[in-house]
Amino acid sequence: MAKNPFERVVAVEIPDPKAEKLDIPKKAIYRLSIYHRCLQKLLGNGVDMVSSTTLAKAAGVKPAQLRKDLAYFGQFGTRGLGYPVELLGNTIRETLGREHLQPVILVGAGNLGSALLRYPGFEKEGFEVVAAFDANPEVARVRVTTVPVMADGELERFVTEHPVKLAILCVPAEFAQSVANRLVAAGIQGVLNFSPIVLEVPPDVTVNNVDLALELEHLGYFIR
Amino acid sequence: MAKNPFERVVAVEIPDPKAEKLDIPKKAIYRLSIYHRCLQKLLGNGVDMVSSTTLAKAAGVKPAQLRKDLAYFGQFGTRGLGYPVELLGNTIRETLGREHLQPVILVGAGNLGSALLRYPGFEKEGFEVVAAFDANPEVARVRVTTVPVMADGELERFVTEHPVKLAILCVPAEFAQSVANRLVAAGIQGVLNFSPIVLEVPPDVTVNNVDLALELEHLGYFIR
DNA sequence: AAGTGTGAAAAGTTTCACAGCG
DNA sequence: CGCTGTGAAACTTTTCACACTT
Repeated sequence: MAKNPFERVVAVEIPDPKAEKLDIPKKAIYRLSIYHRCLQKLLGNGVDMVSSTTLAKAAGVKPAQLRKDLAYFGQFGTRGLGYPVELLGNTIRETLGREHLQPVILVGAGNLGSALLRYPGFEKEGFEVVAAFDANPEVARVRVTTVPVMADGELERFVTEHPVKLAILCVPAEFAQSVANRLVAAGIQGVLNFSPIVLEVPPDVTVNNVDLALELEHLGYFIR
Repeated sequence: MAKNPFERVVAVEIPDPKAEKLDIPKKAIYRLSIYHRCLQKLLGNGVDMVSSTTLAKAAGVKPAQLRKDLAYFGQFGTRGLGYPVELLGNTIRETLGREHLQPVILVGAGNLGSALLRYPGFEKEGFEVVAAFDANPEVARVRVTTVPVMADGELERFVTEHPVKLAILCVPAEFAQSVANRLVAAGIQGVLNFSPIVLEVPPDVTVNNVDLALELEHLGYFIR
């Protein structure tokens, strides 16, 4: 396994920048995104007040959990009435740092990467893939037309010159760690990693893994 | 049937007499797949004994957790020596129900679906996508050549006539629930769902959600 | 009457620390 | 001695139940 240049940094107890947020369960943050989605739908249907019971059912959680989750961030409901759909939606959007369109880059415009570039769900949730990078930009450009595809080597310059903090990483597993190192060095703060390996990054960088084969394997355990 | 979409495993909760599996933490089962992958790699390198410390580092967990995870299934190690790489790998493979190639179908061979059909990771982990289904099979066939693409309507017949228990669901959100209902009715027991909605299924069917936009949103919370 | 906000209990998961085996 | 296996402690997250507000 690749040797990690940042490994020893963790030893000292440094003031963690994400510390103020840390008493909120991580899973609650995931659920916040779901609540937001449900609220948008309700808003589209002209609903302007919703109870924890109704919203929880739409989100697939229990009412008490919904209330507790919202309580981590403040008090938004009116007793006897419920939550104001629009206001609550806005508050969640703000909490998730999604008031504005968030730029993202994608590295590795191969099979999966180019499909993700065409995936409409990212834009729908407020993200904009502003550039893609590939070792073979000419080849990749054939399948990707929506986003500029640049040579892998331009990655550092682009990240330094643009205000982008998030990257989607879809390169083959053997290159994932070294590309991740470069992304981090260039200033990327969050990586959505599709490679089936454990990425080593400094503690101030967040990695979120989507391991497709793993998810399928996991199902295998539960079927008879 | 209120269920939490973030429990990646929407698992069986009925009092099942022959369910010895149920006191194993769900997260441990995920980790089992990771351990398996690491063991395969070690095996390829000719290693035949590995300590919990070494394997845990490779898998990105703490040694004590690895030992506890393995202990849920039995005793595989030798004190003073470690774990036998090949034997442990085989045992995990069996536990995950992956001794044999597992057939899978994919429904919705659009943008994301067709990329997944070309994704090599599934086969590498012992799954075989045996057929794909789409509302527009002719259109889909243009981009999919590796797997037979059939008309959506043939789904039921195929599932009934073949021993397939797992399905990958990549249809647009508005059709996801109805397709899921048909899959369940036809006898599918596990669904890997890529639609950003909460699927309702009977308790003996397992759903595993991969919500791409959600994963990106989650990162958004942690960056400054 | 309806429905939130929340302390306290329960459930679930991880980590510790060390006894015990090869 | 080195390293597993594990009970108990620590920690995290969910669920309950009800006081309290509109």
